[in-house]
Amino acid sequence: METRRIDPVNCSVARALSVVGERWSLLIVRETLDGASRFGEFHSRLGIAKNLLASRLDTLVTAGVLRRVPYQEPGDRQRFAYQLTEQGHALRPTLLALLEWGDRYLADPQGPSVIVRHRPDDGASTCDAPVRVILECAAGHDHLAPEDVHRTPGPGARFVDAPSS
Amino acid sequence: METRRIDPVNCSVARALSVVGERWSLLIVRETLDGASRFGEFHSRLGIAKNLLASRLDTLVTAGVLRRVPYQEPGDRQRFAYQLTEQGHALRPTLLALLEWGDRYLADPQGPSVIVRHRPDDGASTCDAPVRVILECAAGHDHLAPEDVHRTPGPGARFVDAPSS
DNA sequence: CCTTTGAGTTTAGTTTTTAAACTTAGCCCG
DNA sequence: CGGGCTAAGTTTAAAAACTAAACTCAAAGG
Repeated sequence: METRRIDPVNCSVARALSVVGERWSLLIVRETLDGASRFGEFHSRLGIAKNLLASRLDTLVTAGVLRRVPYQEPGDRQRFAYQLTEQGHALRPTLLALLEWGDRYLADPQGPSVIVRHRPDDGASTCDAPVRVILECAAGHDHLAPEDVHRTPGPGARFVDAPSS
Repeated sequence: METRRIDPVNCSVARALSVVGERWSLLIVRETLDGASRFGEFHSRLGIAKNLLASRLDTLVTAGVLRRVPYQEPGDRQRFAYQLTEQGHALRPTLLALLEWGDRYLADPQGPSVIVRHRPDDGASTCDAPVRVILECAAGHDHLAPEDVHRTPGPGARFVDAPSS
């Protein structure tokens, strides 16, 4: 007898990782959040090889995470900067989840090196409280424990046969 | 004149990625959430090369994400299975954030292949509502937009000098 | 004893990543 | 005009990571 499982290849996690699952992609995105936008900034901050950086930036632009925008410093020729798109900003929860995990389990003895705070870009709010990622269900339950969420097949699920073992 | 930035190398995101930032690590963790625990299950589900799988499992066990537990099928010798530790379960928000991102921007036309639902392990609850990752600050504001959170130096921050540009 | 089986290990070939040297395009200065 | 300067790449060669296939190993069963 056989049972059927969700095909592990047809999965948004796998597709997401095919874009941002390489060693440097998420670090490039993180640096844009700290103000980096130019080729040389990414290169010097991260220490990534230049050809690989060029290739990764291309990948991220093609995937829609970054946007390549021309800029011109006075007295210099036109160059290109790389900015987060809305799709790129949407990676922030992923980065914050990784940050929290790293802070909790791979902590620097001095404490976290970065604290993410609630601070609207308009500057109007004074709330500076630290921000966390939490799990919330559509019925309104929040702060769910990781063990209380389960993966179920969705409309796009493919199945593969597997020995019931 | 120079300005100072948070050292991008001394960062929990970078440390987290050094454990789970390789191509297969998060996929291995994901498979454990779908019930995989044995070497051959990871191998056949993911198609990862066996030597690399052995090496990744070692890395994840050493890092504390997986636990190696002996088991014995009747009429077979003792073997080892790999189970998530509490630290491994704590990666679930990261995986869910990636899943949501992939669903939103790299969607299968048929819809998501996986839906994560609120279902306590004790089976007592009937809540099956879909679960999402949201950002919440310590002051109680939730559903924060990605643009309204800012990275600030924490107690463990190191700084590097950078040209003010 | 001989075969089977799951869980690896070894080995050889391919791909990815690194590091360093090189190229390119425009501005500036003489 | 010509030569130097700079940021942003590209090229190249060597190192590291990954793949696939063959091999090993330890008990179990015939």
